[in-house]
Parts: sequence; structure tokens; C-alpha cells
Amino acid sequence: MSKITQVTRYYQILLPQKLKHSFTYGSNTKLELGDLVAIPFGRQQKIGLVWQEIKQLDFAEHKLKYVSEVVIPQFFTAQFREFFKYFSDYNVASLGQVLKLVLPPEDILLKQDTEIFYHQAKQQNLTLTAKRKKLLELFAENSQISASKLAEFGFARNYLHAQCKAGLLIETSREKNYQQKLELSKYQAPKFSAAQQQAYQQVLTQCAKQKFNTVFLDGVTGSGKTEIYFAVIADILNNKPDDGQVLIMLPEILLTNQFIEKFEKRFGFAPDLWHSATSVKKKQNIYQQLLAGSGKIIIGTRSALFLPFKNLKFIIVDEEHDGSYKQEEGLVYHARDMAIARAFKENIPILLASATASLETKFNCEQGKYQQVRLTERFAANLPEIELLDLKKELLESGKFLSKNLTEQLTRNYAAGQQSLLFLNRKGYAPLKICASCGFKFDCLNCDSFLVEHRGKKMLCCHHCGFSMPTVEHCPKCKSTELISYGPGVERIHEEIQEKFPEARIALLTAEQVKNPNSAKELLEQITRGEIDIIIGTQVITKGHHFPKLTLVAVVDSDAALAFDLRANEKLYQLLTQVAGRAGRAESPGKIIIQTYNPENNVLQALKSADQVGFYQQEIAMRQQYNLPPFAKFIAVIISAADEDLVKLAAENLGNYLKNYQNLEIMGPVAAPLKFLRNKYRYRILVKAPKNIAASKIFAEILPDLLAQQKLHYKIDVDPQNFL
DNA sequence: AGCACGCCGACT
DNA sequence: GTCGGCGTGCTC
Repeated sequence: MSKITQVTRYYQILLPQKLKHSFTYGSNTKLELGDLVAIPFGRQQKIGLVWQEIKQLDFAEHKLKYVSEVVIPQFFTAQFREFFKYFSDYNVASLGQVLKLVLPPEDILLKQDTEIFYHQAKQQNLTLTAKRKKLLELFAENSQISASKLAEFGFARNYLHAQCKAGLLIETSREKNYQQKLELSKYQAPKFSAAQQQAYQQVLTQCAKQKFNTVFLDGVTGSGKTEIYFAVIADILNNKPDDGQVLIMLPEILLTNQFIEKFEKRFGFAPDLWHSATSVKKKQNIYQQLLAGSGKIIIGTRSALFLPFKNLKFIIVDEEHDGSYKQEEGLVYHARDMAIARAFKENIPILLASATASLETKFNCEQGKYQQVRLTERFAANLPEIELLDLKKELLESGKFLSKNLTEQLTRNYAAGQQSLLFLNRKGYAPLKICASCGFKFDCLNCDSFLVEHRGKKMLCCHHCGFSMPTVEHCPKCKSTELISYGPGVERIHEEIQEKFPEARIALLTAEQVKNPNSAKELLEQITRGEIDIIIGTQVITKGHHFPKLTLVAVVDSDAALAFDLRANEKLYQLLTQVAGRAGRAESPGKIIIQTYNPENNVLQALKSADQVGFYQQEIAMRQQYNLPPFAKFIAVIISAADEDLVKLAAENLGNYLKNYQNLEIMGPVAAPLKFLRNKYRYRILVKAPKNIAASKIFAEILPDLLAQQKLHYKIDVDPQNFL
């Protein structure tokens, strides 16, 4: 007998944690990179990812522990490993932090969804009721029937359990078969208009080659972009002998409803949804199917980007300009940009779509990096008329926010039986409550911000940290009862509209109101059917939905968004264009009224003259002139902690460290615009770097130290979208 | 992220 | 005296 020498291999195992360094484990069997394994860590058992094979231990051998078992072999494909690494580098996050983002909770990751089956028991001397007879008839054709199938025939689980007890049936369970094929033969192509047909052909030509290519579809809401997605998906998947997978990303769950309806109409089956409200059971199921490489079309929000697709053929990012794609809490990243990165690593086409592209996307189209396809449904003659109302001339009554001119136009529209919409991007009744006698302003105890008055809830709320208190009648400082609500919120506009139009059917649409997808659905349907005369809403109304009966849109306060921010113009333009896009359809072009104190503002002027091309050109020229993104790279670092001195010192240290780099321009550290937020002091450093620098290189040496800090919190935001 | 170790204040 | 507060440091 020859002596068997066991070869111990060493592997770097990533843990889904924010750790300073990685850990090496031993294994007597060969592991593949990308395997998910169970490992002992301290006195706990953890899940880790096999990342690299290590030749030499750099610590005492007696400390070495061994991998317990492989939990999911080849969990990461080679392509996903590359994407994963890129993600970590680009967003300056440790591999462990990214793994934490990628791995779902263990009950989704590890539990297999099983299916319950029934078959007929041998014993037959039972009273055959009519219901039992019906049941047994089914078993005459199939010896085994799943519980879900039986439920379709009206046999509830309770009833079936009872029949098992009685000895009529036997229950078995088995793991579901996740290997499934997509049934695309039922796809029903829509009747495309000439413009849609052309756009569809162009997108298809760009996406048909199974290799990386970024295509931008430029089209307004209601122009039929969704149908183009579906047609292209059907083509791409039909051309594949194997079962392909497709990911459609949407900015918010709220938008999924109408999307699903359209999807079912075309494909004859429901798509799979992946977002925060998807049930654990459903998520388990989707996960297992994707791991099995089944054909799938997933519609999801940000987090769907990390699903373990084994066979991804195509990605679509709907409303690519939407700010919701930027994850601001915890690990900061931009889902649209990372989707492009994933498409690149998977070497597949990706389609971005929007009516109001982000400046980056427009710029990339100009540069020829993205292929632009235009879907122009609305002809120039049908564009809504835009009127700017100068509030310096249209004097407002005190405590009122709708000018005389606007009110008159609303009255006329209402009298004509038409639908109107008032847009104000401010929740609550008034953004500030102030004491008329001593000037006391109600502010948040945890943040540098004022409390917003909500009359509906009778509360004063901080919109930054969630702090709230009941509305009080007296000033806490001078006891005066003369408290003034300062400025407008949607509730206040609602009140004003109710006073002016007591008979009208009014709907108030805010994020809170539409949190529940079902109630939102009902309200949106009412609006669509024309059962609402006047709609008052915040930003939520700008997203996706289009209201066919709407002919007048009024922007109550267009100046509210003009904070200091390099993207302020772009965001205002996108926002107002999206709001304006709600009005008018083929029959009636509609009208937009914008109340402002700055009618000469170039964003408003560009809107008025419907000069989208001009607006983007002007904005790009401005960015170029001042060397701002996309011509340079911004990285914002926010350092926060409960102790202000500590934060200041840490910020200065980091600032000095960064100043060692010759090619960087370091701005700050300065107190962040919201210096005090959620009980923490915040300082900010803004790094301006050459366009193509790898952010990870700048922080490579100090990142482990930043991660190891206990009291200090560092947030590194690459390509920041806002400057709070 | 957990979990232990360890060093100070307030209780039976 | 000891119970427990949470600050610090380690986990292959």
C-alpha cells in the first residue's frame, strides 16, 4: 500500500462583513473559486466565499481552520467574480462589504422551497361523499398531484390534511424542480406605430449581437417604450437554443403594477418580481431557479442587480435618470452604472431608457459610447404649451400659494370638465413652524433641520431622521399662541384648493399615500378614469404613470429645488419635464403653468422653448468649462460621529493624507450642509480627480484603517448625486 | 458583525 | 466583595 499524502490547500475566504482583512482557511479537497462554503469563524459557523487560492500562509499554522463544507458550488460565475471585484474597486468598498450586499439572508440563500404532493391511499372502505368522489376522479388520471394543482380544483390544504387523516390520501413532499424553460411561444406582438416599429428595429439591431453594447432609448412616458422592451426580449430569448435570463430594472416598486399588467398581456404569464416587498418564499423560489440556470425574466429594483444569473442575456434599465437608482445608505453605489458594469463583464447588451436622460448618458451618446435610439411619438405641434408665471408680478395673498392667474386657469379647466394637476415637491402642510412673538423655530433635536408641520397627522416631523412630535398650541419658549405655519406643503395646497373648489373631486398623492401598492392602484385607476378633477402631488406623481385625462399641470413652486448643487439644473429640468409629461395626449396637447420668482432662469427658459437639445448642450458646456462631472471625477467623503471634535480631527487627517496625491484637488474638509444629522456631526471632503482615475487606488492604503474605526463612520460616495 | 476580555461604578 | 456597564480587540 502506498502512503496517501493529503494535500492541504489554502484559500482566501471572504466573509460578508465589513472586516479589515480577509481570512485564510484550509481544505483537503480542491475548491473552485466562487464556491459558497461553511466555515468556523471564532465560535460561530459562517457562510463565506472562496475567493483565491493561497500558496503560503502568512500566520501561525496552529491558527488555521478548515472549510466545513461546500454549501453552493459555483455560486459566483467567473463573470460575476469580475463584476464583484469591479464593484468593490469602483465604489471603494471592501470585498466583504460587497459580499454582504450580494448575499441574501440565509433563509433565502439556503432553504429549498419544497412542493407538497398527494397520492391515493390503498385503503378504500370509506364513505364516498360527492366531494371525495370528485377528488378521486382526479387521481384516476394522475397518480400524483401537487397541492397547488389541487387547490386550483377547489381542494383546500385543510381539507386534504383531513383526507390524509381519514386514510384516503397520502402526503409526500419533494424538492421543487427548478430547471424550467421560459414559455415564449404565447408572446403576442403589439401593433406598433411607424415610429415604434422603427425604434424597435433599431434597438433590436443594436442588441441582437450577444456582446456588450449600451443602447439608450429616448422616449417619453406613454410612447410605448415598455412594448419595445418586451418585443426585444422576445426576440433575444427566442434566438437562443438554451434558456436565457433577462433583468429589467425599475427605480421603484410603485412602478411595477402597470408593468406587470402589460407584461402578462404580451407574454401570457406573470413575470417574477424581485424587490423589498417580495415574500421570502417567492424569493427562495426565484433564487433556486436562477441558480439552476432556468429561463427567467426578472423585474426588480436595485437589489435585483446582484441576483445569481447564470445565463444573463440582456439588461434593461427603465427611467435610467431616476435618483432612486443611487443607493445612499450604507454602501453607496449607482445601480444604473453598476448594471452597465455587469453587462460589460457578462458581455451582453444593455438598454437604458428615459424621456429625460441623465447628463452622463446624453454625454456618452454624444461621445459615441452609447447608441442612441429616438422614439418620437409626440409631434412638435402636440407639445404642451408652457407658461411661466412671474410671482414677483403675480402677487400672492398671504398664506396662499396659487396666484390669481393660475386660479383662473384652474377654474376654467375645471368648468370645462377637464382634469388638472398641481405639483409641489414638499410633503406636509408647511415646511416650517415659527413663533410670531419670539421668533422661535421648531427644529429637530437630532438634526440641523426644521420640523415640517403635518396637519393630517397633527405632528411636527423631521424629514431627515424620522423624529416627530405632536403639534403644540403654545410656543415652548415664550408660551405665545401665535404660531405661524410658514411656506407651502401639499396639504396646504390641498386646503387652498378645497376652499376654492368646494365641489371638486380632489386627490392628494404623496409617497406615504401610495406606500400600499393596492390603495395606490385604486387611486391611480380613479384618476385614469377621470373620476378626479384636481390632483395634488409630490414627486411620486412624476414617476411613470400617465394620466390620459389630464390637460393642465401647474408647478406651484419651481424655485424650491434650486439648492446649491452641481446637478440642480439637471434635476430640475428632469423633474419639470416629467411633471409636464403627465399632461395632454394625442387629442389635446395640454398646458403647463410654472409659478416662479426667477422666470429668467435658464432651465425654465429651456423648458418653455421645448429646447431639450439646447438645454443639454448648455449644461454639458457648463460642466466642461468648470471641469465638473462627467469631465472630472468627484468623490465625496462624509465623516461622521457623535463627537464633533473627533470628526473634525479625523476629517483633517484624511484631508491631509489625500493632499499627498498630486493629481487630486481636495476641497474641504468643511462641515456638511446638514452638519448635524441623526445625532451625528458630519464633515465632508470633496475630491476632484481626473476622469478615469480608479477611486480605489486613492484609498487603497488607508481603507483598512477607515474600516477598522469604531467610533467614526466614513462614507465614500463615488460620483455623488447630491451634496447633503 | 459577534463575542470575550477586562477594567471601573453601584448594589445585596 | 461581585454584578454588569460597554470600551477594545480578535476572529484564519
